[in-house]
Amino acid sequence: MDSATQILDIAERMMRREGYNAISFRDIAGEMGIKSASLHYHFPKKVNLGEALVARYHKNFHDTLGARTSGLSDPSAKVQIFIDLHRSAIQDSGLICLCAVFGAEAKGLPETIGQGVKAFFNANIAWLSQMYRDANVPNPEQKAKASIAMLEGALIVASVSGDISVFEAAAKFAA
Amino acid sequence: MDSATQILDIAERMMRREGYNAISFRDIAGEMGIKSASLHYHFPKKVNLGEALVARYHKNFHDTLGARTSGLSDPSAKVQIFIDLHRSAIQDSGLICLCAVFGAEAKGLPETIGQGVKAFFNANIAWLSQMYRDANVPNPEQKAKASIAMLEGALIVASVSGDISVFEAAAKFAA
DNA sequence: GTCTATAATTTGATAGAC
DNA sequence: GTCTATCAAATTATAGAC
Repeated sequence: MDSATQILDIAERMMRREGYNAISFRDIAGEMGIKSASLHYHFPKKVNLGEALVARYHKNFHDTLGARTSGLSDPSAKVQIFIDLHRSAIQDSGLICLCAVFGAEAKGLPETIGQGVKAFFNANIAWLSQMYRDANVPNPEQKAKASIAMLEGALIVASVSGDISVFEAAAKFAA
Repeated sequence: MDSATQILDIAERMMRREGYNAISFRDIAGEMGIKSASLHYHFPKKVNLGEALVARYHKNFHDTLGARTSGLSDPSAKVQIFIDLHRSAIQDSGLICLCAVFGAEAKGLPETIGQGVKAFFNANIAWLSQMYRDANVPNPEQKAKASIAMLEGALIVASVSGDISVFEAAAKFAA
Protein backbone atom coordinates (compact mmCIF):
# COMPACT_ATOMS: atom_id res chain seq x y z
CA MET A 1 0.00 0.00 0.00
CA ASP A 2 1.36 3.42 -0.88
CA SER A 3 2.17 5.92 1.83
CA ALA A 4 -0.55 8.43 1.00
CA THR A 5 -3.22 5.77 1.39
CA GLN A 6 -1.68 4.56 4.63
CA ILE A 7 -1.67 8.11 5.99
CA LEU A 8 -5.30 8.58 5.02
CA ASP A 9 -6.30 5.28 6.63
CA ILE A 10 -4.62 6.08 9.94
CA ALA A 11 -5.75 9.69 9.98
CA GLU A 12 -9.34 8.71 9.23
CA ARG A 13 -9.49 6.14 12.01
CA MET A 14 -7.92 8.51 14.54
CA MET A 15 -10.02 11.52 13.62
CA ARG A 16 -13.25 9.56 13.59
CA ARG A 17 -12.49 8.75 17.22
CA GLU A 18 -11.13 12.05 18.50
CA GLY A 19 -11.79 14.79 16.01
CA TYR A 20 -9.69 16.87 13.63
CA ASN A 21 -7.93 19.07 16.15
CA ALA A 22 -7.09 16.25 18.56
CA ILE A 23 -4.87 14.49 16.03
CA SER A 24 -1.44 15.81 15.09
CA PHE A 25 0.89 14.93 12.23
CA ARG A 26 3.13 13.34 14.87
CA ASP A 27 0.32 11.05 16.05
CA ILE A 28 -0.23 9.79 12.52
CA ALA A 29 3.45 9.53 11.63
CA GLY A 30 4.17 7.78 14.93
CA GLU A 31 1.77 4.98 14.13
CA MET A 32 3.21 4.65 10.63
CA GLY A 33 6.73 4.48 11.98
CA ILE A 34 7.95 7.51 10.06
CA LYS A 35 8.68 11.12 10.99
CA SER A 36 6.05 13.82 10.95
CA ALA A 37 8.06 15.89 8.47
CA SER A 38 7.56 13.13 5.92
CA LEU A 39 3.81 13.62 6.01
CA HIS A 40 4.24 17.07 4.52
CA TYR A 41 5.59 15.49 1.35
CA HIS A 42 2.19 13.85 0.78
CA PHE A 43 -0.01 16.55 2.31
CA PRO A 44 1.77 19.91 2.49
CA LYS A 45 -0.63 21.39 5.06
CA LYS A 46 -3.04 19.82 7.50
CA VAL A 47 -5.98 21.31 5.64
CA ASN A 48 -4.94 19.34 2.54
CA LEU A 49 -5.11 16.14 4.56
CA GLY A 50 -8.52 17.10 5.92
CA GLU A 51 -9.89 17.86 2.47
CA ALA A 52 -8.50 14.61 1.07
CA LEU A 53 -10.06 12.67 3.95
CA VAL A 54 -13.52 14.05 3.32
CA ALA A 55 -13.26 13.63 -0.47
CA ARG A 56 -12.08 10.03 -0.17
CA TYR A 57 -14.71 9.23 2.47
CA HIS A 58 -17.45 10.63 0.25
CA LYS A 59 -16.22 8.72 -2.81
CA ASN A 60 -15.69 5.45 -0.96
CA PHE A 61 -19.13 5.62 0.60
CA HIS A 62 -20.96 6.18 -2.64
CA ASP A 63 -18.80 3.74 -4.60
CA THR A 64 -19.57 1.04 -2.06
CA LEU A 65 -23.21 2.02 -1.99
CA GLY A 66 -23.37 1.85 -5.77
CA ALA A 67 -21.64 -1.51 -5.92
CA ARG A 68 -23.85 -3.13 -3.30
CA THR A 69 -27.11 -1.79 -4.70
CA SER A 70 -26.30 -2.25 -8.38
CA GLY A 71 -28.08 -5.60 -8.65
CA LEU A 72 -31.15 -4.50 -6.71
CA SER A 73 -34.37 -3.00 -8.01
CA ASP A 74 -36.40 -2.79 -4.78
CA PRO A 75 -35.83 0.69 -3.33
CA SER A 76 -36.54 -0.55 0.21
CA ALA A 77 -33.76 -3.10 -0.12
CA LYS A 78 -31.41 -0.34 -1.27
CA VAL A 79 -32.31 1.77 1.74
CA GLN A 80 -31.46 -1.21 3.92
CA ILE A 81 -28.01 -1.36 2.32
CA PHE A 82 -27.60 2.33 3.07
CA ILE A 83 -28.46 1.73 6.72
CA ASP A 84 -26.18 -1.31 6.89
CA LEU A 85 -23.28 0.79 5.66
CA HIS A 86 -23.74 3.09 8.64
CA ARG A 87 -24.25 0.22 11.06
CA SER A 88 -21.11 -1.62 10.01
CA ALA A 89 -18.94 1.35 10.98
CA ILE A 90 -20.01 1.41 14.60
CA GLN A 91 -20.47 -2.34 14.86
CA ASP A 92 -17.16 -3.38 13.35
CA SER A 93 -14.88 -0.74 14.79
CA GLY A 94 -16.93 1.54 17.02
CA LEU A 95 -16.36 4.41 14.63
CA ILE A 96 -18.59 7.42 14.02
CA CYS A 97 -19.13 8.82 10.52
CA LEU A 98 -16.21 11.10 9.59
CA CYS A 99 -18.64 13.80 8.47
CA ALA A 100 -20.59 13.64 11.72
CA VAL A 101 -17.37 14.36 13.63
CA PHE A 102 -16.19 17.07 11.25
CA GLY A 103 -19.72 18.45 11.09
CA ALA A 104 -19.75 18.91 14.86
CA GLU A 105 -16.46 20.81 14.69
CA ALA A 106 -17.17 22.48 11.36
CA LYS A 107 -17.30 26.11 12.45
CA GLY A 108 -13.71 25.81 13.65
CA LEU A 109 -12.35 23.98 10.61
CA PRO A 110 -11.04 25.37 7.32
CA GLU A 111 -14.00 26.33 5.16
CA THR A 112 -13.15 23.84 2.40
CA ILE A 113 -13.56 20.97 4.85
CA GLY A 114 -16.96 22.26 5.95
CA GLN A 115 -18.00 22.46 2.31
CA GLY A 116 -16.95 18.86 1.76
CA VAL A 117 -19.00 17.74 4.75
CA LYS A 118 -22.00 19.68 3.48
CA ALA A 119 -21.65 18.06 0.06
CA PHE A 120 -21.61 14.61 1.66
CA PHE A 121 -24.81 15.26 3.59
CA ASN A 122 -26.53 16.75 0.55
CA ALA A 123 -25.56 13.80 -1.64
CA ASN A 124 -26.91 11.36 0.94
CA ILE A 125 -30.14 13.30 1.32
CA ALA A 126 -30.58 13.36 -2.45
CA TRP A 127 -29.89 9.63 -2.80
CA LEU A 128 -32.23 8.67 0.02
CA SER A 129 -34.95 11.02 -1.24
CA GLN A 130 -34.92 9.22 -4.56
CA MET A 131 -35.23 5.83 -2.87
CA TYR A 132 -38.19 6.93 -0.79
CA ARG A 133 -39.76 8.50 -3.87
CA ASP A 134 -39.33 5.24 -5.79
CA ALA A 135 -40.93 3.42 -2.88
CA ASN A 136 -43.88 5.82 -2.90
CA VAL A 137 -43.15 7.01 0.60
CA PRO A 138 -45.02 10.26 1.40
CA ASN A 139 -42.83 13.37 1.74
CA PRO A 140 -39.72 11.55 0.52
CA GLU A 141 -37.38 14.53 0.94
CA GLN A 142 -38.53 15.25 4.46
CA LYS A 143 -38.13 11.63 5.41
CA ALA A 144 -34.67 11.56 3.84
CA LYS A 145 -33.54 14.56 5.89
CA ALA A 146 -34.92 13.03 9.07
CA SER A 147 -33.28 9.69 8.32
CA ILE A 148 -29.85 11.17 7.65
CA ALA A 149 -30.06 13.22 10.84
CA MET A 150 -31.10 10.16 12.79
CA LEU A 151 -28.40 7.85 11.45
CA GLU A 152 -25.64 10.41 12.04
CA GLY A 153 -26.92 11.26 15.50
CA ALA A 154 -27.40 7.60 16.37
CA LEU A 155 -23.75 6.86 15.66
CA ILE A 156 -22.70 9.56 18.13
CA VAL A 157 -25.16 8.63 20.88
CA ALA A 158 -24.52 4.90 20.46
CA SER A 159 -20.77 5.47 20.54
CA VAL A 160 -20.85 7.57 23.72
CA SER A 161 -23.37 5.30 25.44
CA GLY A 162 -21.68 2.11 24.31
CA ASP A 163 -25.19 0.99 23.47
CA ILE A 164 -25.82 -0.23 19.94
CA SER A 165 -29.56 -0.37 20.62
CA VAL A 166 -29.70 3.36 19.99
CA PHE A 167 -28.58 2.72 16.45
CA GLU A 168 -31.04 -0.10 15.98
CA ALA A 169 -33.88 2.13 17.13
CA ALA A 170 -32.85 4.72 14.55
CA ALA A 171 -32.40 2.11 11.83
CA LYS A 172 -35.97 0.95 12.34
CA PHE A 173 -37.33 4.39 11.52
CA ALA A 174 -35.15 5.00 8.48
CA ALA A 175 -36.10 1.66 6.93
CA MET B 1 -22.34 38.38 36.68
CA ASP B 2 -19.50 36.57 38.42
CA SER B 3 -16.39 35.61 36.48
CA ALA B 4 -16.89 31.85 36.66
CA THR B 5 -20.30 32.18 35.01
CA GLN B 6 -18.91 34.50 32.39
CA ILE B 7 -16.13 32.05 31.60
CA LEU B 8 -18.63 29.21 31.28
CA ASP B 9 -20.88 31.26 29.01
CA ILE B 10 -18.08 32.18 26.63
CA ALA B 11 -16.50 28.73 26.67
CA GLU B 12 -19.83 27.07 26.00
CA ARG B 13 -20.63 29.26 23.03
CA MET B 14 -17.17 28.83 21.53
CA MET B 15 -16.94 25.09 22.06
CA ARG B 16 -20.43 24.47 20.72
CA ARG B 17 -19.18 26.06 17.50
CA GLU B 18 -15.68 24.63 17.20
CA GLY B 19 -15.24 21.81 19.67
CA TYR B 20 -13.28 21.28 22.87
CA ASN B 21 -9.79 21.10 21.43
CA ALA B 22 -10.20 24.07 19.12
CA ILE B 23 -10.71 26.50 21.99
CA SER B 24 -7.84 27.60 24.23
CA PHE B 25 -7.81 29.38 27.58
CA ARG B 26 -6.40 32.37 25.71
CA ASP B 27 -9.37 32.44 23.33
CA ILE B 28 -11.80 32.56 26.23
CA ALA B 29 -9.79 35.03 28.29
CA GLY B 30 -9.28 37.24 25.26
CA GLU B 31 -13.00 37.69 24.77
CA MET B 32 -13.48 38.39 28.47
CA GLY B 33 -10.75 40.99 28.42
CA ILE B 34 -8.61 39.26 31.04
CA LYS B 35 -5.45 37.16 30.91
CA SER B 36 -5.47 33.41 30.40
CA ALA B 37 -3.62 32.87 33.68
CA SER B 38 -6.66 34.26 35.51
CA LEU B 39 -8.83 31.45 34.18
CA HIS B 40 -6.82 28.94 36.16
CA TYR B 41 -8.01 30.57 39.37
CA HIS B 42 -11.58 29.51 38.52
CA PHE B 43 -10.80 26.29 36.68
CA PRO B 44 -7.34 24.94 37.58
CA LYS B 45 -7.14 22.62 34.56
CA LYS B 46 -8.95 22.56 31.25
CA VAL B 47 -10.63 19.29 32.17
CA ASN B 48 -12.27 21.03 35.14
CA LEU B 49 -13.75 23.59 32.79
CA GLY B 50 -14.98 20.85 30.47
CA GLU B 51 -16.62 18.94 33.31
CA ALA B 52 -18.26 22.08 34.65
CA LEU B 53 -19.59 22.92 31.19
CA VAL B 54 -21.27 19.56 30.76
CA ALA B 55 -22.67 19.54 34.31
CA ARG B 56 -24.10 23.04 33.95
CA TYR B 57 -25.48 22.31 30.50
CA HIS B 58 -27.20 19.19 31.80
CA LYS B 59 -28.65 21.00 34.81
CA ASN B 60 -29.77 24.06 32.85
CA PHE B 61 -31.46 21.93 30.23
CA HIS B 62 -33.47 19.88 32.69
CA ASP B 63 -34.25 22.84 34.93
CA THR B 64 -35.65 24.73 31.95
CA LEU B 65 -37.47 21.65 30.76
CA GLY B 66 -38.99 21.18 34.20
CA ALA B 67 -40.03 24.80 34.49
CA ARG B 68 -41.69 24.94 31.09
CA THR B 69 -43.51 21.64 31.42
CA SER B 70 -44.55 22.01 35.07
CA GLY B 71 -48.01 23.36 34.27
CA LEU B 72 -48.73 20.80 31.56
CA SER B 73 -50.38 17.42 31.84
CA ASP B 74 -50.52 16.36 28.19
CA PRO B 75 -47.37 14.32 27.48
CA SER B 76 -47.44 15.26 23.79
CA ALA B 77 -47.31 18.93 24.72
CA LYS B 78 -44.33 18.22 26.96
CA VAL B 79 -42.54 16.45 24.13
CA GLN B 80 -43.14 19.53 22.00
CA ILE B 81 -41.44 21.66 24.66
CA PHE B 82 -38.51 19.25 24.59
CA ILE B 83 -38.22 19.63 20.83
CA ASP B 84 -38.58 23.41 21.04
CA LEU B 85 -35.67 23.54 23.46
CA HIS B 86 -33.46 21.91 20.85
CA ARG B 87 -34.84 24.05 18.05
CA SER B 88 -34.26 27.33 19.85
CA ALA B 89 -30.53 26.62 20.10
CA ILE B 90 -29.96 26.38 16.36
CA GLN B 91 -32.61 28.93 15.46
CA ASP B 92 -31.54 31.65 17.88
CA SER B 93 -27.79 31.31 17.68
CA GLY B 94 -26.96 28.56 15.19
CA LEU B 95 -25.53 26.47 17.99
CA ILE B 96 -25.32 22.69 18.19
CA CYS B 97 -25.99 20.83 21.45
CA LEU B 98 -22.84 20.88 23.62
CA CYS B 99 -23.14 17.14 24.17
CA ALA B 100 -23.45 16.42 20.46
CA VAL B 101 -20.14 18.22 19.90
CA PHE B 102 -18.39 16.62 22.87
CA GLY B 103 -19.97 13.29 21.98
CA ALA B 104 -18.41 13.43 18.53
CA GLU B 105 -14.98 14.09 20.07
CA ALA B 106 -15.54 11.93 23.15
CA LYS B 107 -12.91 9.27 22.56
CA GLY B 108 -10.25 11.96 22.65
CA LEU B 109 -11.54 13.83 25.69
CA PRO B 110 -10.89 13.18 29.39
CA GLU B 111 -13.03 10.26 30.51
CA THR B 112 -15.00 12.32 33.04
CA ILE B 113 -16.30 14.54 30.24
CA GLY B 114 -17.39 11.53 28.21
CA GLN B 115 -19.23 10.22 31.28
CA GLY B 116 -21.04 13.53 31.66
CA VAL B 117 -22.12 13.44 28.04
CA LYS B 118 -23.35 9.88 28.43
CA ALA B 119 -25.33 10.87 31.52
CA PHE B 120 -26.98 13.70 29.58
CA PHE B 121 -28.08 11.41 26.77
CA ASN B 122 -29.33 8.78 29.20
CA ALA B 123 -31.33 11.32 31.18
CA ASN B 124 -32.94 12.63 28.00
CA ILE B 125 -33.77 9.13 26.79
CA ALA B 126 -35.32 8.31 30.16
CA TRP B 127 -37.37 11.50 30.23
CA LEU B 128 -38.61 11.10 26.67
CA SER B 129 -39.38 7.40 27.20
CA GLN B 130 -41.67 8.33 30.08
CA MET B 131 -43.49 10.91 27.95
CA TYR B 132 -44.08 8.44 25.13
CA ARG B 133 -45.19 5.84 27.66
CA ASP B 134 -47.67 8.31 29.17
CA ALA B 135 -48.94 9.04 25.68
CA ASN B 136 -49.40 5.31 25.00
CA VAL B 137 -46.92 5.35 22.15
CA PRO B 138 -45.83 1.81 21.20
CA ASN B 139 -42.20 0.93 22.04
CA PRO B 140 -41.67 4.15 24.00
CA GLU B 141 -38.02 3.47 24.82
CA GLN B 142 -37.10 2.65 21.24
CA LYS B 143 -38.87 5.76 20.02
CA ALA B 144 -37.09 7.85 22.66
CA LYS B 145 -33.68 6.58 21.54
CA ALA B 146 -34.52 7.28 17.91
CA SER B 147 -35.82 10.76 18.72
CA ILE B 148 -32.75 11.76 20.73
CA ALA B 149 -30.48 10.51 17.96
CA MET B 150 -32.50 12.39 15.39
CA LEU B 151 -32.60 15.70 17.25
CA GLU B 152 -28.85 15.63 18.00
CA GLY B 153 -28.00 14.63 14.45
CA ALA B 154 -30.39 17.18 12.99
CA LEU B 155 -28.62 19.99 14.82
CA ILE B 156 -25.32 18.97 13.24
CA VAL B 157 -26.64 18.45 9.71
CA ALA B 158 -28.76 21.61 9.82
CA SER B 159 -25.80 23.61 11.11
CA VAL B 160 -23.42 22.39 8.41
CA SER B 161 -25.99 22.71 5.64
CA GLY B 162 -27.29 26.05 6.86
CA ASP B 163 -30.71 24.52 6.27
CA ILE B 164 -33.14 24.57 9.19
CA SER B 165 -35.54 22.34 7.25
CA VAL B 166 -33.44 19.36 8.28
CA PHE B 167 -34.31 20.10 11.87
CA GLU B 168 -37.98 20.56 11.09
CA ALA B 169 -38.08 17.20 9.33
CA ALA B 170 -36.59 15.59 12.42
CA ALA B 171 -38.91 17.48 14.77
CA LYS B 172 -41.91 16.10 12.91
CA PHE B 173 -40.89 12.54 13.66
CA ALA B 174 -40.07 13.09 17.31
CA ALA B 175 -43.40 14.78 17.98
C1' DG C 1 10.15 9.43 0.08
C1' DT C 2 12.13 9.86 4.23
C1' DC C 3 15.40 11.91 7.16
C1' DT C 4 17.66 15.63 10.44
C1' DA C 5 17.39 19.98 12.09
C1' DT C 6 15.09 23.80 13.17
C1' DA C 7 11.99 27.77 13.27
C1' DA C 8 7.72 30.14 14.77
C1' DT C 9 3.73 29.84 17.28
C1' DT C 10 0.44 28.08 20.47
C1' DT C 11 -0.91 25.81 24.50
C1' DG C 12 -1.77 24.34 29.25
C1' DA C 13 -0.03 25.43 33.36
C1' DT C 14 2.62 27.55 37.54
C1' DA C 15 4.78 31.05 40.83
C1' DG C 16 4.38 34.97 43.04
C1' DA C 17 3.25 40.17 43.23
C1' DC C 18 -0.64 43.25 43.87
C1' DG D 1 -9.33 37.83 41.37
C1' DT D 2 -6.32 39.43 38.25
C1' DC D 3 -1.81 40.52 36.86
C1' DT D 4 3.23 39.76 35.03
C1' DA D 5 6.50 36.66 33.94
C1' DT D 6 7.76 32.46 32.65
C1' DC D 7 8.04 27.56 31.35
C1' DA D 8 7.92 23.02 29.11
C1' DA D 9 5.78 20.74 25.75
C1' DA D 10 3.38 20.32 21.55
C1' DT D 11 2.18 21.74 16.91
C1' DT D 12 2.42 23.18 12.12
C1' DA D 13 5.57 23.89 8.89
C1' DT D 14 10.05 24.55 6.11
C1' DA D 15 14.91 23.76 4.27
C1' DG D 16 18.00 20.87 2.68
C1' DA D 17 20.72 16.28 2.93
C1' DC D 18 20.39 11.45 1.58
